Amino acid sequence: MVISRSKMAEEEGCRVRMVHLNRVALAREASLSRRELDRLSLIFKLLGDPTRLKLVTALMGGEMCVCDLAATLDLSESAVSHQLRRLREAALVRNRREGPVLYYSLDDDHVARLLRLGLDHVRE
Amino acid sequence: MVISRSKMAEEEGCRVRMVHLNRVALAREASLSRRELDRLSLIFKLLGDPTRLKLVTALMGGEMCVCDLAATLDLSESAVSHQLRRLREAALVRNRREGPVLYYSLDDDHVARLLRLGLDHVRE
DNA sequence: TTATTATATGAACAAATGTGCAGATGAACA
DNA sequence: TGTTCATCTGCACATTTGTTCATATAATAA
Repeated sequence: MVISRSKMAEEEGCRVRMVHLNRVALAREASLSRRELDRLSLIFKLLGDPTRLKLVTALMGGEMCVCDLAATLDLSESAVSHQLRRLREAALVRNRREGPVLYYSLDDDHVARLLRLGLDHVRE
Repeated sequence: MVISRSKMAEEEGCRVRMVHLNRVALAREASLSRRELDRLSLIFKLLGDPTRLKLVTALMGGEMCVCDLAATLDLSESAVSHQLRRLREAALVRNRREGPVLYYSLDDDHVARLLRLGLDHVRE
């Protein structure tokens, strides 16, 4: 099969090399909006850190307070609190106050489904 | 509801504070193996960068070569190549050579499913 | 062989990130 | 009120990370 030579196209003021112009146009049309890209990459990034991943997987078993999470992960309560805040800001977890203690849990079923799907992948 | 006071437990040589000992023990038993944790956090981390997320979503429409991906993302071919390598090392994408050009595609259906599930989440 | 095309790779550097520390906040209780 | 408990937050610093630049590799064509 013969491959067509690269073509040059006017692109944002400078010439860019492409092999398959229509494939590029298609990919561009199907590309995510800025907002979708930002939110989705943030979710994956938050789940992409071992500490935070341990946190959310611990929460798959039900709600837990900060100091129990710290004990479970063998990490300082400060570090746990920092990470829980980021997870909460992205709506991956939420908390519930009972007196002085805050119980954290997964915010959305989507999160648990993402984790289970990812686990299926690494376990097969 | 009264909350039991914190208890101290011998833990790896130092005393650690916990509120719910059985909940901690449960979370520890259900925790991921080192290998699972590493692989899963790597996958999420790789998907958690905007550039790589654009790459894999572009590939959801079918295989593409490096220079077309670079044109689609408006990024240098070198940067694209670096990221594709990381994605390939983690088996998220694979490539196929046809003469001098390498066509990249999603390696596994799990990847596309993770992306679709994540998209469902950010779009609702 | 030499030249060209498409992609890969190594080094370097700025930017982003995770954690510990110290102090602050808020709730319960004496 | 003052004290204790559970958690939060601002700062600092070491580590990690993504991109660029220059160069290298592999495949094809002349």
